Amino acid sequence: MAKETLPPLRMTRQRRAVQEALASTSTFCSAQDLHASLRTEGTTISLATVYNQLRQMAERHEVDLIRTEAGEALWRRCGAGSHHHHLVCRSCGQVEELKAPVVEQWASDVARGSGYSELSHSVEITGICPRCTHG
Amino acid sequence: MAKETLPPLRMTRQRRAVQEALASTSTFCSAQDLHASLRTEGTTISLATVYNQLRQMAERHEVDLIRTEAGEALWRRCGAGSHHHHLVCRSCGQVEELKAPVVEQWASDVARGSGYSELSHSVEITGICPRCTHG
DNA sequence: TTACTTGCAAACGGTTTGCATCGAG
DNA sequence: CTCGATGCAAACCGTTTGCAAGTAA
Repeated sequence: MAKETLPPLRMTRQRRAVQEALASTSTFCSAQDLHASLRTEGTTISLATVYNQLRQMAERHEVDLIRTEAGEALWRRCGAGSHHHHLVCRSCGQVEELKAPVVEQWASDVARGSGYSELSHSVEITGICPRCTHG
Repeated sequence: MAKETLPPLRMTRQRRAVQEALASTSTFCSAQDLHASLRTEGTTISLATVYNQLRQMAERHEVDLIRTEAGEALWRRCGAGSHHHHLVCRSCGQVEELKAPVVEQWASDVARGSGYSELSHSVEITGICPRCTHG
């Protein structure tokens, strides 16, 4: 398996700001939201740079990427290096990471039975979290 | 549960063409691809109309909608009215519908344990199909 | 005849890029 | 000093919309 070589990264003020913003929350947010909140808290950074950073971090698997129904990209720091899935609140964006050995087992059964190669799977559960339901 | 009332539809030449194109293939394709192949086979139809039809059909659950990694929407006729998931070839777009009672069970366990309401889930497996692997 | 549908082109919204400038190493 | 990173604005690209003309019912 060819391992892709990624170019070195320079630690800029902007890069650090994006990392800290992502580290400080556990919810998925869009590049635009992230940009807006960075500006609000006084960081000067361009939208293009936010996108650049997120793309780089995604390549390095430092962030998770999901897509809204509308096709918008949402990012979130990757909780663990390990494989997991998400339970996302459609109302507030709160996320819980899920371990699902049963699903992994099923996916690998499908892999074995299908003749497909290079399989990967994505599993997302969305709903309305208790707080939003009762709020 | 409020049931949405959908307006009546008129059967136009263009609508029939889209339906037939979708009926004739089992692979996911983009609105643009669909438009291109309709034009190629001589049907005069605008891209806007293709999008309109696909949106209406999606509202009526007559087509499945998935998103590529790039955020592009892909549609496919809905095999059964029943709930199912997909095994999609990343190379040729060929699709197999999967039944996964184990996964349904897991999802409903998560639902019960999480306190979330209105849960829905999506499960997609992607890979390279045997033909593309050996081709 | 009525009002839904079409088709064009323009608008839209998220994302990417070209390029001059900045700044980490 | 060098070369990657930044920021602006313009480009991109998939998708939606406004509106005049067409057409199913």
